[in-house]
Amino acid sequence: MSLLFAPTMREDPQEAEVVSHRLMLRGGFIRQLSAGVYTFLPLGWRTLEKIIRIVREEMNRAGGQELLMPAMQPAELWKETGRWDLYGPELVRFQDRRGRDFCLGPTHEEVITDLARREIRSYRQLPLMLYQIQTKFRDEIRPRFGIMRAREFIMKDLYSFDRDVEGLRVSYQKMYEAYCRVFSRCGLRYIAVPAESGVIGGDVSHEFLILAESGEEKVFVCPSCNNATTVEEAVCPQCGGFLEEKRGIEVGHIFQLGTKYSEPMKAYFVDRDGKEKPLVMGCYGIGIGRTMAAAIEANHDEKGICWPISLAPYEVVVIPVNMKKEGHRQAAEELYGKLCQSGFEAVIDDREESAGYKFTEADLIGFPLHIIVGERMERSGRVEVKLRRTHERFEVQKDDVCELLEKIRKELLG
RNA sequence: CGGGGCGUGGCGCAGCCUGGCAAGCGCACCUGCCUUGGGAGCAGGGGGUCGGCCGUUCAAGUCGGCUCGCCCCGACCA
Repeated sequence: MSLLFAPTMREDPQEAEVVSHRLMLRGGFIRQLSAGVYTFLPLGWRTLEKIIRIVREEMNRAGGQELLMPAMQPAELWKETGRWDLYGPELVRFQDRRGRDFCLGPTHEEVITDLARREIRSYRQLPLMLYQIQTKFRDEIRPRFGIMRAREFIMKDLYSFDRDVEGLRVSYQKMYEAYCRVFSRCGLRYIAVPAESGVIGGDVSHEFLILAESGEEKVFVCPSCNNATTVEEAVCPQCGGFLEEKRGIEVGHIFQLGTKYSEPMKAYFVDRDGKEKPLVMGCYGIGIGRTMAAAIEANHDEKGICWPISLAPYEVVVIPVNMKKEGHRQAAEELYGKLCQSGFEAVIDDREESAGYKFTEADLIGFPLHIIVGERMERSGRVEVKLRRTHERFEVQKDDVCELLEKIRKELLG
């Protein structure tokens, strides 16, 4: 860690009020460049990549194929769907040197539909699911809460193409399940609720919310049948029990678009019966950065972040209590090496700081597992393994550390 | 966009109301000594011209105007 670029802060920066924003700044995960525009520092980027990896694996598993579309998009496309005017000032617009209108994509229905109409001819090419993980731009009325509502943010957006509504339902269901897997794997408590479809449009839509005290959205959850809704009156028909009011952060949204874009953009295919029909589409988004923020909102304490192990920038930190003592240093280095070899994502806090300083910082950053190498090691060859979230402590012979951590990791991953 | 708040070394703040001639405190940073199981101690040191512009005044961080930026509340959203 002596060389890790993770500039931590002892005090709360005055611009940050929300927990996740505060902890990400203090822990050296992000830095702000402008309102709603952030740099992800090495720790922040590692966590982001953890989320991205999980999302990518689940999208692929569900049949999605990854591609990458341009952020820079010509106005003509947006005029075709009418959104050049409808989207409003939130759309980041600019002109190229020749005075042609462009925007930075806040979403990619137009671009993907354009691609589809050029390339999809036959029902034999369907169903198809294409997705990307990419930076989006929305000039938010009011960026807020750090990366929770940013003007530039990373989003996974997947688009499904089917022959008919039946097919769309199948694709939608697959995505619904994929989303459940994504958020479970992120170690988050989520809930899916039927939702309004807003500017994106379409008929059926669900929001995925991470349950957290600080959530902006009210949700009503039935504890027995686990159904949820954003409208109080809609009592779970299944059991008719009472509803618990909770709060959630929207991290994903899936929509059945139908032919809302394919029709105006003339994205047709030839069906088995030889007739030309509009593609039946769905779109499915996940806010990657927002998921990270939500994970912190839902997983922290007075001392700092308590990362779910699947999202932690590193799984384990090895802390030699006193770097000046050869014994501590050597044992810590040896352990660190072994952990890396055993496939752990580890760091060693080899700074010549006081033990207290290193403990405090390890808590702030939120490494799920701490290994403390101190006097006990000198006397008995034992080191201490500590769990960040539960404060559980284990004393083990240093040769048994890897084995113990394997076990703990397995448990933490559920 | 409406309402509120804030801009003073890297971070957190004081000073501003009641201009005054040395811009200060804590943390961080650098050097040395010492210390290392919960953000150690001592000594020495470097760094700001007070968001910007215009004005008032003998004199502006302090007063006035304009402007830029950031945060919070509201209407919208991954």
